[in-house]
Amino acid sequence: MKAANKHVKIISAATKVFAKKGFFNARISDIAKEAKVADGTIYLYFNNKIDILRSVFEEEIDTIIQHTRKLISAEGDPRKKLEIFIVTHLSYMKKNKNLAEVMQIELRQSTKLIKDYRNTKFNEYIDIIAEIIYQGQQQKIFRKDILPNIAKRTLFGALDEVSRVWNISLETHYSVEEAGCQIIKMFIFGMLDSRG
Amino acid sequence: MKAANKHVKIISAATKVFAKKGFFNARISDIAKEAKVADGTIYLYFNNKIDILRSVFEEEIDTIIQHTRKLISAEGDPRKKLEIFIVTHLSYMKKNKNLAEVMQIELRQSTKLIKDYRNTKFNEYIDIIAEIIYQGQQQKIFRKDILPNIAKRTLFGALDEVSRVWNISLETHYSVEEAGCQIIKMFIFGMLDSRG
Amino acid sequence: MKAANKHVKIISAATKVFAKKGFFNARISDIAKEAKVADGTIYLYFNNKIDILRSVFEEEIDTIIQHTRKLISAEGDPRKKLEIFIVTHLSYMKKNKNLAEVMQIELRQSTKLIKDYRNTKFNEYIDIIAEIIYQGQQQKIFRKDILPNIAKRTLFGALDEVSRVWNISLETHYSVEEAGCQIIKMFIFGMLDSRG
Amino acid sequence: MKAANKHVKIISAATKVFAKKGFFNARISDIAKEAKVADGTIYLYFNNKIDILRSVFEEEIDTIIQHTRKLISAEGDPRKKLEIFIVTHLSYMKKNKNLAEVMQIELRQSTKLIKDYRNTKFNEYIDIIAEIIYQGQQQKIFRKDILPNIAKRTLFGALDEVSRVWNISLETHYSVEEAGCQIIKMFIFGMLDSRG
DNA sequence: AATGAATGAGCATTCATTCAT
DNA sequence: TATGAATGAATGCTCATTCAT
Repeated sequence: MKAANKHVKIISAATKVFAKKGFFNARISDIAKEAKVADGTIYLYFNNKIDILRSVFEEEIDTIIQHTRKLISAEGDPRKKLEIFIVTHLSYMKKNKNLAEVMQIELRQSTKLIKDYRNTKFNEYIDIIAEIIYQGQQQKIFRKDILPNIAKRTLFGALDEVSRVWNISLETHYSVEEAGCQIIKMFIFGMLDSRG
Repeated sequence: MKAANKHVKIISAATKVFAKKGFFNARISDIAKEAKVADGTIYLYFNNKIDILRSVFEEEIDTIIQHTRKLISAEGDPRKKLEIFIVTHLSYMKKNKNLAEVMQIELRQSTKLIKDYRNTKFNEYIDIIAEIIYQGQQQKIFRKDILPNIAKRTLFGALDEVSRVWNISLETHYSVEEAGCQIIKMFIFGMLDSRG
Repeated sequence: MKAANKHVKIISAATKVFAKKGFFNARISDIAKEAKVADGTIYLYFNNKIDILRSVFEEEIDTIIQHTRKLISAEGDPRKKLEIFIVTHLSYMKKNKNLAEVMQIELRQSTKLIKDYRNTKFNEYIDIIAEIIYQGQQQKIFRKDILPNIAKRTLFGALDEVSRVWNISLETHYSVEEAGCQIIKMFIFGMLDSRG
Repeated sequence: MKAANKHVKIISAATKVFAKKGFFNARISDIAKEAKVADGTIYLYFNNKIDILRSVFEEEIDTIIQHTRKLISAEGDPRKKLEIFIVTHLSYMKKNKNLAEVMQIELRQSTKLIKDYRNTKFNEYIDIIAEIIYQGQQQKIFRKDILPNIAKRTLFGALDEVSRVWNISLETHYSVEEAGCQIIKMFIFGMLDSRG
């Protein structure tokens, strides 16, 4: 009970601190202070600093995965499912700027820091996109010449970059609806003009 | 002359080192050794470590900007221009994995490290996309309801994420042509099936 | 009863752990694990880490003292008594390599760690040598110009160094008998050749 | 020139600090302060803390080796050579209490800390004893049934323990002459009374 | 301009000790 | 008595930056 509580507190504190300072500028003592535990306590729950990063990343993404899957399963049309994915991702990142930051920065760092990067939660997350596209292709809604594994990267990258801007204080900010709508248009209908 | 030479050598060395180790794990002495100069010499050309990062970033991007602009100006059709941008970016990143890495990692770090992130070369680079789309809209080739400033982020993000995979050794690698073709299809024609 | 049992278990565990890792590299949790008690339990029986060291040292030496005194008291001839001391010490150290290690390392550390080093069991132990020599001098068996208090150090040092080698894995190992015989020869008869 | 100077200063400071506090209680910053250099400077000359210990040990012993060999080579009689070794060792340790401490403590630690302990300066040092004894045996001055490799340990141990007492402030102190004379008597003539 | 030896602030991690249960 | 989670002081080592040459 208490242990689980501490674990959660540390993860949550680390998310906040990593978001604010970035992984390398974050000090363990910052996380400890934010979590209101002693420095040493952190090492009762995590092996080292990178382990905290990995945990934050995996656990936070797991939450979006569950959330997204739930919303998507309630909908049958692949087009709608894709829209839901897009809007959910953007909403989530706009609401959880800390998580967005951590994903922005650490997804890139992690390639170097975390050895085996295959079977991670991140891949599970973007595979949701691939699944939706595949289903759409089976139902002849989406073009068969689109490779789901490239498309998933393309869409994720687009969403990621758009939401990145929300963490840059000086930029013009678009709303989730506006950005989501734009991305949906581009991906689903393409950019070409004049069509029925 | 000699000074300029050293400057170039250091930038080039730094790109290599940052790419290999990431900004925080890169040591000034690594860069100095790679550039075959003394550690102290670096401080004759740059103020500090972040200044090197900023310079690497700006100068490398400037090179792509010049390169891309040249190729695009030779073509009139916005669709073709967009294709050129896409293929050029991907080719460049596949060829210059170091630069790709630096962009991948440092673009995100830099939000925190580099104070004023508005008038940078990076923005100049993605504004090329916005310009092409704007031109396309003027020529009634692209839909008017697409906002160029969101579209530029969307496309850049897509390209960035797709090329990120090339630096992850364990992933399946797509060719530049395949990836470029897929992105063009999605962005220009959309993903919907059965159209004229 | 139970308390005494725990005390013994901890002392015994500490001897093993100190021997294996040395005082500074030994962790309280190592000792606790070896003794199969909780870390905190150790502090019910000892004040702190140094207190454990001191206790280990004193109690282990006390055991040799009792053992040695028993064997010596059964013998009248000081020459034989000295031989018994020599052989007993070497046998004991060869059998209890842990104790040997603790004596080797900690006897030296302790000078710094343990404030008042006079009335310790260690002094009681080497005083056995002094007593034997004194008796031998009274019985005109040993030379009167030997100072028992220097001789006790000399002999103990010799025994200590010879047994130290048994804990260095790569060295050539002599048997207890061989080493004991050599030390007896040197100390009792001296190294000069050609005598009746 | 300067580099060599720093190296010497650090070795000398480390000897002092190790002697005063022992290896584990000595802080790098203590050594740095004593040597009047910055903490980081130490790492320009040594790889790590243990490397300093090893260097101190080896370099200090090397000095005694040179010193002792010189004195011994001037003398032909093995008995005299042995006397010289004994007195020289004791004098050296009484004068250099820091070195004595370092030898006392670190010789034992090092078994655990320093991996390959065979070809060290220490072995070179005590082999001087073995050589003297071997020569004496060839010249039929020393008994042939004494094994030089055991005898060298025996004598070194005796000297070591006797000089250890000089670093324990509360003990009665013997003079070098007295202690040396006693050890010579015991080792060369044995302890038996009434002989020609 | 160029060097590289020297600096010293900074930080992840460990572990003896405590104390609520 | 006994536990073991929690504490937080302590420290070896790194590396960006400086500066005498």
